[in-house]
Amino acid sequence: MVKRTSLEGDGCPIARSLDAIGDWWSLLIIRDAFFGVRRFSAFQRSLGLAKNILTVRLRSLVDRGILTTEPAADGSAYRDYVLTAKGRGLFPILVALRQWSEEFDEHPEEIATMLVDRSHHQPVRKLLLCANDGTPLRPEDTTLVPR
Amino acid sequence: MVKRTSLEGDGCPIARSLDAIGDWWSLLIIRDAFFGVRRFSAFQRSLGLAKNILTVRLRSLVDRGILTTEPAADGSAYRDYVLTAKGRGLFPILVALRQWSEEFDEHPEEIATMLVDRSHHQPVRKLLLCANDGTPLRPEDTTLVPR
DNA sequence: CGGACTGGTTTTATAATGCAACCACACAAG
DNA sequence: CTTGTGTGGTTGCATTATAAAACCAGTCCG
Repeated sequence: MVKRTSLEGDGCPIARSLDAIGDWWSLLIIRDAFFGVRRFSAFQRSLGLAKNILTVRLRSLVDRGILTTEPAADGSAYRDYVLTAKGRGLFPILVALRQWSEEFDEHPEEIATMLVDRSHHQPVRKLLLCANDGTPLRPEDTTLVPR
Repeated sequence: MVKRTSLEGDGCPIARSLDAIGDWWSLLIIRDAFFGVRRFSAFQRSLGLAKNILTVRLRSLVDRGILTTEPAADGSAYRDYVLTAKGRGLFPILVALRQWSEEFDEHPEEIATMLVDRSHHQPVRKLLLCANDGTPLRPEDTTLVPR
């Protein structure tokens, strides 16, 4: 079998996440879903990916419980793709990707948008890793232990 | 040209991040690098990926300034791959992926490890998105604005 | 009813990935 | 110095994933 190796059985939770959303398009679909995109054709227009690929990706995300389909909000006979609770749980990952780009991108002037809090229109804070007692942690201050 | 579409020119910082690290292996390589893996053969053993793929991925990560090579720590004539500051900046993304899996995975009992703070051996806190004034924010409490 | 839109499927072409074989250099033992 | 093993790749080939375009049935809009 010479197939893209699946990470499903791996004990590492990072690998398990990537197995679900680690492909080229899934996180962009989810990003658009957070932005309010719900319809097949809207995803396709926004992302510019081939329709067959979008079909496969949406099906995979639905199968994994990240998206779900529901009757279209506009009353038509079509269906909408909307985020489940599990899908909405991906928000910190999107924020972390955004903040990394904002901090380290070679061409930050090309970044077009900023994430702000809706009520004050102020930029959000950087995600901060903290210990149980609230003190900030650097990567070196952490370690992995068996569960 | 029928080639995997690049996200490089996109104005969305999420797309820009994914362009750098959004492939099947890069984040796993980086995860191992945080865990202390430094040598080509060690990455290959740990990840079980083909050597030609590893060659390409490491080169890409070095080109993008996420890894760098330096003389081997053990004094041999070989070279080590180590994270740059930009690479270490990816830690929140790894943590977010880990926490998503911990919270939503279908089979949490298969998750083998826990991230703890080194001094107290207590699990780290969940990454929390906050407004500028420190109040926690849900996804719906945020919005995107032009820069 | 006619035409456009929606949400796909199918077909075909190219690129990415995986595997195995190969290879030059480093290094250690004898 | 010679033989054997480990390192860090490269090359060739097979298979899979992705992309573009054509096609199609059902839906909605006037």
